[in-house]
Amino acid sequence: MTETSPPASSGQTRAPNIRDVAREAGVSYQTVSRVINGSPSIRDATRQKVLEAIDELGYRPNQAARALVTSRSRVIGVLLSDARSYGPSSTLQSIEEAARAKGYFVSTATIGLPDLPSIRSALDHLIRQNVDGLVVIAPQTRVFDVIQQLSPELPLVTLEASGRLDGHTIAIDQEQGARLATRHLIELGHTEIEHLAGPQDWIEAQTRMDGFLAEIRDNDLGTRPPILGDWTADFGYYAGTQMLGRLDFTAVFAANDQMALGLVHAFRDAGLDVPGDVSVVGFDDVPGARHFWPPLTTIRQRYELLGARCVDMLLGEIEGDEQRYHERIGAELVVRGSTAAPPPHDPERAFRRFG
Amino acid sequence: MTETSPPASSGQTRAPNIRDVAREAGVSYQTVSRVINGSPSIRDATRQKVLEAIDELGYRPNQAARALVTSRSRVIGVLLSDARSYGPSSTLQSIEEAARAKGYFVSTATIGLPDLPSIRSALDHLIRQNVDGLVVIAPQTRVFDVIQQLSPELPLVTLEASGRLDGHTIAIDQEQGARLATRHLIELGHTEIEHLAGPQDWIEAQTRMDGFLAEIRDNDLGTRPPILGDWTADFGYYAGTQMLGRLDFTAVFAANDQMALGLVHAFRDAGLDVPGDVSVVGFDDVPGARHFWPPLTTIRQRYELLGARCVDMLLGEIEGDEQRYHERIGAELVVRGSTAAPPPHDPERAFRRFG
DNA sequence: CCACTGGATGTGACCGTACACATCCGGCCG
DNA sequence: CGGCCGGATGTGTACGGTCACATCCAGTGG
Repeated sequence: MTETSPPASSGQTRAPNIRDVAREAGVSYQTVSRVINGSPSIRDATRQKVLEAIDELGYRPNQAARALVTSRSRVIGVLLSDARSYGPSSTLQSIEEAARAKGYFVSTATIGLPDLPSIRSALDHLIRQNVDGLVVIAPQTRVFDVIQQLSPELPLVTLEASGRLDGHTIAIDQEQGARLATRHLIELGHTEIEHLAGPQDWIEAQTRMDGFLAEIRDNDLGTRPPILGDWTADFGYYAGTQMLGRLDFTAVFAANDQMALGLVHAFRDAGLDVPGDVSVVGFDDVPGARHFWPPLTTIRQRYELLGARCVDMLLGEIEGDEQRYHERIGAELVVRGSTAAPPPHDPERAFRRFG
Repeated sequence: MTETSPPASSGQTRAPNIRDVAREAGVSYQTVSRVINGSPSIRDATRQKVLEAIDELGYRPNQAARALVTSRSRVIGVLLSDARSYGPSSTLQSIEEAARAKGYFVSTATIGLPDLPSIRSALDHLIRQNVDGLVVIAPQTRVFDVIQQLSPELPLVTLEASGRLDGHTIAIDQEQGARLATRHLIELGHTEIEHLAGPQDWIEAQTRMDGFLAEIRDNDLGTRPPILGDWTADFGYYAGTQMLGRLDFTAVFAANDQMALGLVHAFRDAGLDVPGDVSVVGFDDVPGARHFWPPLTTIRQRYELLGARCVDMLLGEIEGDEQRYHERIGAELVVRGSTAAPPPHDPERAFRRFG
């Protein structure tokens, strides 16, 4: 070995660590650590020196080292059943923004198929990462069974109202929203109202249906069994074509905007006028809903609020807040062009042929 | 100290580590490490013992410790400008699925406002987390300047076609898609075609516009300046009302489905028939586009493919693959009800009043 | 004047893993 | 039969922080 010069900073120079900063600032590494973590007992002059050294060296605390010793990763896991739809993706974004503001990272996992192995795999992936807490936007009921089994201690916030769970829960008030939609139709004079519900392993689909049924009952109208759909516009269209066979209703409350869209499409294809012949209400207020034809009456949800509250709650739980509570965010009715008073009574209506 | 009994497993028992597994299996911790990392020189019998011990204790390797010593976090950062729209959120989901399949985690950061501080803050957040690589779905051109400045070495895949960048790039072929849309209109017999473009700090908006202009030029049609929009349906509606003043066109190619939706709304409000009087093409094929009225002719993108390829490419780069290359995924024309042959020539048309 | 107090700072140990290197052992060849 | 080789396994060390505890020092009251 003929090399005599000190190890030249050739190419890949190691990132500065806390001791480099300490040396630069002329203090001990512990003092640097205190500055980083905002300890109160540091003299201003010292803090200043350290901050300058940090800036000088471009120092960034190593998250891995930190996580190793504190056994806190500062990562929040978000379990999604579908990241593409408007609701979940809006919520995810607002969670991410809120978490970042608090210095937390957000890691996502999507459940592909709604079967047990997929749920387990997604959840396992998050747990492997040592997430500090979990937000569940995958409102299939069985998800919670898997969580209970796989990691019952993990701080958890679920975004759907479910009475079955004792964890923290926050939700847009789906039931109230569904009641608003239904009441709107009733107030317009409708008495024969159908409900096109979402898949029943989704808690929010259940809750919207519950709200619908409750409002119907409260107004002493006859109940009719809801149609169970799958959230897609394609299903809405299909359901619409089927419903034309027995035209014994004057309004439909669809559990989301997509299904409402397909429904309207089917009705129009059959020569029915919306809202002249049939009124339709959706749920979500997706962007563009006001430009549908006709502009869709629907229920608007406040996703920004949802994410922020949700993170607050989860961080509270992570930091050992033991109280369990539920919280609800109100939904709002947006009246547009797809609803109107029912057509004048026509006893033949149900027997006429459309299409 | 009067305590003589061994530390009882009272309440919060520490998670098992690699040495616990080693003890259980009767081997050294290094052997356990080898099994975990799939080293070839392990006897099957030994491997079996270790795997059983892992299973027995419910052992999970500690990511933080691993990241600390390898200086690899196994986290991929995704920088999004907007997680709510259909395109980005679909891409995000497919990236997440592909990454998970390879054992990587995905952490997201959304850029709030498109100003420099916001971009910097989002990027900084990801870098703090020691992400191994970065996927950028925020196609504003200025984002790349910030990346260059903040962390020029970070493996990077960008999802938009930009000639300015020497990093790996993958993209749905926006230009080809735009050409498909434009050619479709030309083949139907249209010669007076408008383009409602996206905001020009989005690379994909630029590329779609380039494709449109190129196709117009190739067919020796007269160019007209595109209208610059902001992606929203509201803007589409507004643009539509403006365009009605000078009805000197028979078709519009909108840079996304949302704007197309608003456009159609405005035309219909004014008493124009789509496609009878004006043809409209969108871009994206959002869910529901086939149930718009009229069902929207548009360009479909293959997001699933995009995410998978993107992760492949990024992991290649992370593992030291130096070749820089671009890749394109073809887009596809979906013909529905919003396009038709132009109306018979009518010299008065531009002067008639609609609305 | 000295022990005491409490704020500011420094020292040692440890978190759980992977890497480099050392060791062990059986079989093979000269 | 001994040395050598290579596959299988074990041992020391470093990664970059934080925590518990030790130390130092100035101000204070008895």
